[in-house]
Amino acid sequence: MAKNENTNVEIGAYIPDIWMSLTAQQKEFLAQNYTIHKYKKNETIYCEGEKPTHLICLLNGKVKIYKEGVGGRSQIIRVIKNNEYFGYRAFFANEDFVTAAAAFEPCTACLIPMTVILDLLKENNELAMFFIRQLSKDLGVSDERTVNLTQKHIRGRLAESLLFLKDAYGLEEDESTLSIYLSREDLANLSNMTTSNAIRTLSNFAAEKIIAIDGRKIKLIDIDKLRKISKIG
Amino acid sequence: MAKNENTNVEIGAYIPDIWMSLTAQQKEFLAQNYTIHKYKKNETIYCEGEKPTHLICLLNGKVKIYKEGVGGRSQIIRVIKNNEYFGYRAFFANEDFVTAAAAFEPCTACLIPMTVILDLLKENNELAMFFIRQLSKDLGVSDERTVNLTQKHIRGRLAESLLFLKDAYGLEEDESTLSIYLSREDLANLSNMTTSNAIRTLSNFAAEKIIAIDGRKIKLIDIDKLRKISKIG
DNA sequence: ATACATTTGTGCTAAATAACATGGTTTTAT
DNA sequence: ATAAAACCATGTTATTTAGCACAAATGTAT
Repeated sequence: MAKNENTNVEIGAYIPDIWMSLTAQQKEFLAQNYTIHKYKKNETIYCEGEKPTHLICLLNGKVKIYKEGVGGRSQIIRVIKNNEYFGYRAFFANEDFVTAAAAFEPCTACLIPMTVILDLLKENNELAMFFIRQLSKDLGVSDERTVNLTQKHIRGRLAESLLFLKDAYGLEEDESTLSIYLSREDLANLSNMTTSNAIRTLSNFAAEKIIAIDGRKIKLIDIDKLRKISKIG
Repeated sequence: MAKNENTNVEIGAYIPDIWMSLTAQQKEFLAQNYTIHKYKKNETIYCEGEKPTHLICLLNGKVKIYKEGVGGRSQIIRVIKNNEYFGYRAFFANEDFVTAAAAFEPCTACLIPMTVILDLLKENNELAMFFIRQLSKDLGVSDERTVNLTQKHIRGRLAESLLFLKDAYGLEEDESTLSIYLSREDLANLSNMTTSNAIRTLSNFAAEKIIAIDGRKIKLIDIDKLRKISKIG
């Protein structure tokens, strides 16, 4: 945990959404109170049931927010990419974490104590609006996801997930390969199905030339078809 | 739509959470800008795709927030009771409504233009914190619900819904009858199952003496058992 | 390099749930 | 009061999906 090795300019580049809204004095305050943390691949960042203490801004890497469900099955609730924030919801709701977070790949994150954020919120409305906007967007996504996961059939759910990953992490330079390589199990946990069914359905999509698979590398060939499958469920 | 027929004292009693945080001047501003609206039983309050314009505070009655899913099936996302607020998420996220709202029973609501709320938010941090807290709680509930609806089996989902309704609307004077009378279809839409299965499972619960049913009136007899069924899924 | 663990792929079976059909009951509208 | 509509109940069948078993491939540690 390296504290304050960075200049304010660097911090500002790391967390622009929050930094922008602050006064010079507030920036100084924040600069005295953040820490940088690194997480290894697959490392747990926080667990269900723990007390939330920090706002976490992901500087680098990819993170999954998930929930352990019935019978050890886990459900990926949302994913985080660089320059996105997480870990704060439970604190604001005055709850323990109801989800867990883990690193898909090696990550660097900036941690800010929630008490510091609370202090800043008292005097900075623009920052408050940032959180209101963010929570509102996340709630919309969560509501959307509830219906998608419950009402669509397997093919629809998997198609949905592939498009979801494309939106979240984008594509590689070839404009068609997903920029994230997930295990079949993670893909299943994202799509609310068993690993077997994720594998099977993925193979079917490949056989239908909707995608191409090479190990964990997934190439989206016919995105319109994916949208159609996702839409009809 | 009756505008400003009420004194400020009455308004304060209607919407205490927001009113409390305001200065005298802000109260005056709000008093000039709210309207009271009545909705009939089953009347739609807003539809998916419409533009959000007002913060709605339910003064009286019960409301469902739902989403039309695949093949005409609808999913109840959350429910609102008196003194709760809704209709604002989409505005803050700068989206059209992704859900619809309708009255379970006759309702009275206080509508405040979101532009007015935005103005108040600029100068009132306590109000901003109110929305942050509210959205954070709702997001937690939504995440919880996603897993419950996707991973639990029919009995677990229905048990969950009955407990959910108890938490949301409470019980009648007898301390065991749910204070809301839903159609089997609404109950099914709340629990992510077909109407037939809601009816069947409800009958099973009654046969097992976990609940008693008299038309739409549902008496929770063995709440511990319901909790257990909900927990094991 | 070799053994060991993890992940991926495939087929089969069983369980859960939706879909459909039909009839009775209650509510609503005229 | 009566007809029509909506709702509730139950049985049967079909579909979807989970669960399991096992083999092949890949990754990992010594």
